[in-house]
Amino acid sequence: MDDETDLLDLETFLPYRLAVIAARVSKSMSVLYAEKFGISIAEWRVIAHLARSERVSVRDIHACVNLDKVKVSRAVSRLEEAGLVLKASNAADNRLLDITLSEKGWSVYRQIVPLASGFEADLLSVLDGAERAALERVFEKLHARLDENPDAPRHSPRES
Amino acid sequence: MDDETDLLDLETFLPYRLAVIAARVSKSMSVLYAEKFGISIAEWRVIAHLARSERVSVRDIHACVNLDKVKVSRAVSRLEEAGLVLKASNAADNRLLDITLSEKGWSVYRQIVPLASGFEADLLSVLDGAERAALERVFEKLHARLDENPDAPRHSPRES
DNA sequence: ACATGATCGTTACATATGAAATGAATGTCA
DNA sequence: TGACATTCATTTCATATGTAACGATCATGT
Repeated sequence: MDDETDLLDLETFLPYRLAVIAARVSKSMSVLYAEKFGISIAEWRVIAHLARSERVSVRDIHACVNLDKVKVSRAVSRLEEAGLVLKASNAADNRLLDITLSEKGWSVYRQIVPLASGFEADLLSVLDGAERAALERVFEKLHARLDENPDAPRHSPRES
Repeated sequence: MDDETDLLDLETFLPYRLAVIAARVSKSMSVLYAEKFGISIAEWRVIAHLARSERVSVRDIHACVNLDKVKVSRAVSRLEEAGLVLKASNAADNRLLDITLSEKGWSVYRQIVPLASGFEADLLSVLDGAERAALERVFEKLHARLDENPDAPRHSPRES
C-alpha cells in the first residue's frame, strides 16, 4: 500500500552525483586561476593542451579537450587578445591555424601547473590506493559503456 | 635535461576527467526526456525533488538540487507554463511559494522514472560491487575534502 | 582545369546564464 | 508601534552558449 514505489532519489542518482561533484571540483579548481590570471575553464584547457602539443589547429584542440569548436575558437581569440597565445596560418593548409603559446602564455602555464597539480594531489590524498584504482576503472568502464550509446557524443559536445 | 618536468596531462587530470564523464553522462541521460517531454536538466531536477517533498519553496529546491535560485525560479516558471507544476503562495509566509507537481507533472514523472532508473542501472551494470562501493566512498571523501575549502560552495552554485 | 563537395575557422542570432538590483513580506529590536 | 535589516522570488542586464549559416580553402573526380 506504500506509494513510494518507483520514487527516484536524486541524492543517490548517479548522473546527478557526478554532475554535482564535477561542478564542485571544477569550481574549486577554477578559483585557482580565474581571478589571478583572468582565465576561464575553457581557456585553461586550451592552454594545457597547447603546452603539450604545440602548433595545433582549432580542430585539434576541439578534438582533444572536450570543447566544441566555437568555444575553442572564442577561447583562442580571447587568449590571443590577452597575449597568451599566437595565431599563425598553417603553411601547408591555409584553412588551418598554427596556434602556439606565447612566452607570456608559457609563463602563465608554468605558474598554474603547480597550483593545479597541488589541488589535484590534495583531492587524491584523501583516497587510498584501492579507491584510486577503482576510480580509474570506473572512468574506463563508464566511457566504454557510453561509447555504445549513439546519443552520447564520443568525444565532446557536438562535432559539427 | 628533459623539459617534460611539470607538464600537466589534461587527460589524466582529475577535475577534467570528472567534468568530461559527468557531461557525457548528463548528456546521455537528458536525451531520454529532453525531446520526449521538452524538459531540461534543471527542470528534471525540480520535478524529481517535488516528487519526494511536496509543497516546497524555490529556496527549498535551490538548497536541495544544486541549482542557484534564479535557475530554480525560471525552471519552475517554465514548468508551470507547461502545466507540470502548480504555484501557490504559502499561507504562513507570503514570501514563500508552495510549489507542487500537477497531475500532469506526476504523469510525466512516472514516465521518466523508469527511463532514468534503467539508464542508471545500465551504467552501474558495468561496475562490480567493489567498484560501486569504492565510488561511493570517493564521492563521500571528495565532498568532505571540498567542504574544507571555503571556495567550494557547500551545496550549489552560490547561495544568495 | 573545373565543377562539386568537404573541411576549417568565424560570425549571426536566438537562448541560457548569473550577479546585482528590485519589490514584497517578514523579523528584529528599541 | 515603528524604523531597520533580512529573506524570498523575480527581473534586469551584461555575458556566455550553441546551432546554423557563412566565407575561405582544400580535396576529389571527371
